[in-house]
Amino acid sequence: MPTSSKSISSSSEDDSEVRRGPWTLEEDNLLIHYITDHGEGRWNLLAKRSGLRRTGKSCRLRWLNYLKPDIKRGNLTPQEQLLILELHSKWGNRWSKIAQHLPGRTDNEIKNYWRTRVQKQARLFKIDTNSTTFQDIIRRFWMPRLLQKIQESSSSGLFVQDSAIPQPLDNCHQQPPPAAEPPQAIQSLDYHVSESMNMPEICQLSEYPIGPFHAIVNDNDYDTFVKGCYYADNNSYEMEAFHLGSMPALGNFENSTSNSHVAENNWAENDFSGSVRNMDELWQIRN
DNA sequence: AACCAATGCAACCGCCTGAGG
DNA sequence: TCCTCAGGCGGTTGCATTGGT
Repeated sequence: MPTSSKSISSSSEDDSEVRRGPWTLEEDNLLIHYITDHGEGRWNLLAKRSGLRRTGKSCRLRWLNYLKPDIKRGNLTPQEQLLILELHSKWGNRWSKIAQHLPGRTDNEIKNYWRTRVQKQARLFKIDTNSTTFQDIIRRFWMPRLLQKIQESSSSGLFVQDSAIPQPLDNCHQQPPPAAEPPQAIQSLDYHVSESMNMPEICQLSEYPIGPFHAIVNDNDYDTFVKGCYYADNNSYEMEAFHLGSMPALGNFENSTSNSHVAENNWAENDFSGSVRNMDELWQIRN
C-alpha cells in the first residue's frame, strides 16, 4: 500500500499547515536522520528544526511506535501474549507499564492486541472484560492454552517466534534499522515467562487469586459464555483457548469449581497434545 | 470479478502530570 | 501560587487489507 495514496489533511499548496495522516518515506528519513544526529526528546523543537511539518507529538509517536531501531515487528508470540494477559490482570489498562516488560513491543501494539483479540472474545461472550468471570476464563482456559502452545513449540524444537516472519510493511517504506542487539529475551525480565514455566508460577506473578475455581461464578454468565463458544472460530492461539472442545460441560464446570487445587500441578509438564474434549478430561489430566 | 463486511493497526485526540519560570 | 509547555498516556478513529459470498 503506497502510503502516499492515503489522504493527508494538509494540502501541498499550504506549506504552513501541519501535516497529518500516514508518514511518507521522506518524512521517516528526515526523522531518522535528525534523531541520529541530535538524539530523541524536545519533540516540538525537533519537529521545527528537522523540516518536518508535523507536530512534536506526531514525531514522537512515529519514532517510538515505528521507527525506533529496537522495535520488534510481527505477531506476538504465545509467551508475549501470556505475559500481556498476566500483567493486564495485575495492572489493567496500563499499557505503557505492561509494554515495559515486553522488550521491543509498544504500548500501542499491546493496546491493539487487547482490543482486537481479547476484547473481541469478551464481546462475543457478552462478558465484561473487567468482570471476575472473564478474568477467570482467561486464567483457566486461555493461559493454559498458551502454555500448551509454548510447550508444544519448545518440545518440537520450534521456538515460536512469529516476529521472525516479515510483516507486510505497507505503511513503512523501509525496514527500521536493525537493532544493535537482538531484542532482549523475555527471560531477562523480572516477570519472565519461559517455556518451562508452569501455570502456578505464571499465576503467582499476579496478586489475583488463582485458585482456578475461586471466582464467584454466575450461572448466567457461564451459560452465555458457553453458548458464545459455538460462534467462536479457533484459528488463533487466543481463540483456541475458547474453543468449545476445551470447554467444560456447564454442570461439570460448576462441580469442578468447588474442589480443585492449584499449586501441586504443573500444567506445562502435562501432555496436552491432542485435543481435550471437555473439562473433565482436562482436569483428569491435570489432577 | 465484484462487492461487502470484518479485521488489524497506524495515527490522532484529549486529558493529565510534572517541570520550570 | 499560577501559568505555560513538553511529554506521556489511554481511548478512539480512519483506512488498507483480508476473507467471504
